Amino acid sequence: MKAGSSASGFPVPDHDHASCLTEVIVRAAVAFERQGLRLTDLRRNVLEEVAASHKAVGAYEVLERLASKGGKRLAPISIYRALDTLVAAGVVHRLESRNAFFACHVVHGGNRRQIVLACEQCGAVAEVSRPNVFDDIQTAAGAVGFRMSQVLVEVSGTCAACSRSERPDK
Amino acid sequence: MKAGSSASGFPVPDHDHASCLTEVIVRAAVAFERQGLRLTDLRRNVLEEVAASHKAVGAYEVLERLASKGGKRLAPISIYRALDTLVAAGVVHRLESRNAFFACHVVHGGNRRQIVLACEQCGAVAEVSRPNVFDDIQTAAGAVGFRMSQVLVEVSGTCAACSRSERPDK
DNA sequence: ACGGTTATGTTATATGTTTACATCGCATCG
DNA sequence: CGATGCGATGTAAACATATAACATAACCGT
Repeated sequence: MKAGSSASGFPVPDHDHASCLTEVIVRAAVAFERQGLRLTDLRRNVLEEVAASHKAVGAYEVLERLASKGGKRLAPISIYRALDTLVAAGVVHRLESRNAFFACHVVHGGNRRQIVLACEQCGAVAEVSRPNVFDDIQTAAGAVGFRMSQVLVEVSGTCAACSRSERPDK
Repeated sequence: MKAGSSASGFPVPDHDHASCLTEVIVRAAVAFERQGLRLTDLRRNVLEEVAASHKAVGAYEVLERLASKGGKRLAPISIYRALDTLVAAGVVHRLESRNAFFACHVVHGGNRRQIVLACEQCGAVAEVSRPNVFDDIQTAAGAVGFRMSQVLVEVSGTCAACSRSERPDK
């Protein structure tokens, strides 16, 4: 297993985020290329801010961080446009339950079928795969004649790391 | 089966909404009673607007509709407070993926474990039960040491009625 | 260099949500 | 009866999230 990866989807304690970030950018470059999109400076900057942590960040938070770095302050719409493109390219996802965005660290095929776990304590977000769940949802929808175009499975709770630090015993 | 009900969760074509609405109000009265809450005029008015259709409506839409009826325009916070209470009582749910609210037409126990289906065409929302899905999600979360507190399963797509009217053949 | 397409800038506004504090109605206690 | 307490609502303002409309600039193939 490479440094920075984790079977749980959450970063491991010693996790090498620099290489992790690099991987995200590379995957983005590939995805943009394949879809005939341009990975511009703005888009890369936004992606870097989103991927700076494994947490979900709001659009305005990205805005603030870029402003405090780049000096010039962008308009919200610029951030949203960049985010839209990143989401369309599949390298960033939106955490609907929090109106926030997080970088994708897994490779999915055409349609995304991942359970999203979001820690209420530390804000970390991870995606885990569980095809059955999506098959069952598909079946349940189909049973009432509903044609599914997009599914959202978001779980709020406490990640393993936060559970441990809450209760340092054991 | 009673008038107004449907196995699919979506209203049937001939669906008697008046009695459907009455049922919602009655369930609300019971739920409020049981929880020691007061079903005030404001709360009932808001509930009636939300339950006026089987669609998800935004807080401001409720505000507008009440304003065009009652004459006096309420402050947004009043709507939100009423909605909060209705959500807490379990008679209204929030559709996270659209920042909107919809009336509940099923009876759930303590914790809500329902798949929410939202039609992109007509805006109708339905809840369907599929306990396996939630058990599997729980398992998947547990497998990576994640303690789950809340799950969200929202499906976007096209409901049966809209599918039929799209393609009138067959 | 030209012309179409894509990306970004600029300004303004729509939509969604909350904070803080004042007031009111009502039940209960003394 | 008046005081007290509490839940509900009113009022004003701010904060947070998201998009519309239109102008300009960068890029790309020819």
